[in-house]
Amino acid sequence: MNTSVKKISIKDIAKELNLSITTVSFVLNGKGKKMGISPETNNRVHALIKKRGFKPNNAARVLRNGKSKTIGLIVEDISNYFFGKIAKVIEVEANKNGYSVFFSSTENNNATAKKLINKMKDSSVDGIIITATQGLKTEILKLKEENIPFVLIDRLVPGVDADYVILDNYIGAYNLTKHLIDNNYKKIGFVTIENGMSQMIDRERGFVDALSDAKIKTGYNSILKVSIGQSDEVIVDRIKNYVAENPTIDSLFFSTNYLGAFGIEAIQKNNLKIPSNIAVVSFDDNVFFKLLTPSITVASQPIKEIATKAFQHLMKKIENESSQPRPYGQIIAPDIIVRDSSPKRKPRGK
Amino acid sequence: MNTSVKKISIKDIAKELNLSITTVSFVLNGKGKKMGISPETNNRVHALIKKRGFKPNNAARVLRNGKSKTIGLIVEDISNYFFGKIAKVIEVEANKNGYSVFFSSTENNNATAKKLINKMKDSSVDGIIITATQGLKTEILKLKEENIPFVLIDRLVPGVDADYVILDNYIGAYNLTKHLIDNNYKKIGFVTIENGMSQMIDRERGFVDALSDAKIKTGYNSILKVSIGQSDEVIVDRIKNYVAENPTIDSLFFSTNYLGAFGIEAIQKNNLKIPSNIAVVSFDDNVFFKLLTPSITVASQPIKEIATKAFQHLMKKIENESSQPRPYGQIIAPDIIVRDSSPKRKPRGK
DNA sequence: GTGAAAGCGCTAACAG
DNA sequence: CTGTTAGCGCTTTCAC
Repeated sequence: MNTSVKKISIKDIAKELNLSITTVSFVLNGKGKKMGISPETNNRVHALIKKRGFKPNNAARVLRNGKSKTIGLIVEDISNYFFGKIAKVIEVEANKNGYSVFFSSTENNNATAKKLINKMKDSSVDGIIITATQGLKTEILKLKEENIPFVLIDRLVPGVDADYVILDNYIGAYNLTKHLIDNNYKKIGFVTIENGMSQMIDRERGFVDALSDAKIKTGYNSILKVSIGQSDEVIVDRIKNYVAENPTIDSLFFSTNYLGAFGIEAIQKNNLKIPSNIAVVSFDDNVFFKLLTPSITVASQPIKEIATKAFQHLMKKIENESSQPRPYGQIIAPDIIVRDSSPKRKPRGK
Repeated sequence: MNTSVKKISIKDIAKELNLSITTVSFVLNGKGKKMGISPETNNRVHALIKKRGFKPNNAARVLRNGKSKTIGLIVEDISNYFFGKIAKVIEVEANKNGYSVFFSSTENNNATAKKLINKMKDSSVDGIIITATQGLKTEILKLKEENIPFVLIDRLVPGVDADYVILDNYIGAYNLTKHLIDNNYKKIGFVTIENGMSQMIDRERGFVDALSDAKIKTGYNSILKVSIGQSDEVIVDRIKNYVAENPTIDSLFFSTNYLGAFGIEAIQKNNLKIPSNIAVVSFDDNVFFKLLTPSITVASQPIKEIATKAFQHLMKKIENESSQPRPYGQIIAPDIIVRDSSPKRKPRGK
């Protein structure tokens, strides 16, 4: 009745060659030598497999082996420059190692993130690389309990000892702020997002500490927190108003590249010029930051390093199965790339 | 010996409740009513499942059902703005429908693309959304033969009748060129990539036809083809030299957003100003094109529409299993977004 | 209403 | 060197 091509299985191969299923299976898994299969048999099997285009059924393998050769990647937003690059590097590394990758974006939404983690577990991934959201503590602890290999990237989960690869956000923000101060910008506005992800908190601390180390007192509203999840226009507007309401500000530090993009738009809408009216620096680079006029000074994340380290560590966990005694952590220092948006300027009196 | 939590299975649930596996399975799949399971039993099962945190083993389900509730997404480069957005939309749609998505980037490399398609098949995805590379004809035909649901996006595969959702590249390029002509740019340079993907060919045709319809004769080298896969610097250099060698050119049409980015850098390196020395338009929008000074005129792809249509059609194919008699095709018209990089100018003599 | 049992395709322990 | 076979966890037909 069904005219579709019948799916060919290991059984068919065995039958056609008058061999046992075992033999074929051994050959299939490269255990021919070890199990003492004659080279001739080996070749015959390989030949027929090729001829028939036989592919072992993955689901059966997974069911049998408990390993899916698949990892999950949970990022904040795959369409964002930073996470897109991260995904790319991980994909390449994974393929090199014979792994496939599932991906998903949390949109920084907690409920979504929880759902995604569960979905990853359901799909029996061998391990997960996670960009956490706030309040994911329970899920992360559960992962540890269930002995599912995972590593956190970009941000930690407060109160949980887990393996991670993150940026040294504190140092990055500190240095970027210091760069502004050294170039005689003393009235810096720090624009960040509202919810307290660990990396955002660290950046804010870096900013605050750099100011206080330089003995700069802010006599203005030096930090603007916008909540994302609103429309782009609303965010641009918030920044625009902030700038308008704090005319003494001589420079703006955006804690994220997309905030930087919004901020630049806001500044343009205020008819202000960068850097003559207001200097700009941003955390996270972006291909376009160097093309803008002026080009934008940034703290750039060594994406390749972060992604590679995270993946390699995940592999180790998956392959060793041994959970090491103490969590593994990598804190990677960002590079400050000075561009035209924050030139040295003459010191001015107040 | 093994202290790890023993994975709980449907059997355990059945035993603990003194029910048969069948009953539990029915409840699990929402077939309680249909199979006449008493509401009470139903509730007891649900309660225990929740209590024990039981999740049906996915691999077993896949093996049994032949459906994995997983689709594959093959794009050119996940870290590229356009494909990142496409991926995002598809991910969201897929999740809505209870599907997960595997992704992979081809880098526009044929061998990679072939490998990826095979890997997708191995992982028993239910369907694939594919950004083809050149010379993928054999693989695509094989997919048709094997009755694996798939839909092509962004570009066709010459010589293959397959379902697709693509942009009307011809019209987009035609209109973008016409926009330049109407604003009195008559010496237009078209910068594109070398290999003949269908969408690039169509864009080039659109450009050429718009010129010839306007009776414009090019007395210069009007088309530059760069091959990607080289380093960024080399590409920028090629464009830089092209501009330098063709000083009569008054405007540049980039066939892709990343070429646009490279091109802008090249123009800057030539110390030329946009648009006073040279106007610029680009195919494919990008968040930053509107932030650049000047902002860049583009033919913008309705990404959401493309991705959604492709996904929905794939779903239909997966769920109906019926291969329709004739291939499904959607050609979507791009929007021309006029910005500052191509203002109207006074007609000039030669 | 519920249960027994076959079988999806594969691996590997065990037996020759 | 090769074959037999149990079983991974689930769905579903058929029987009671």
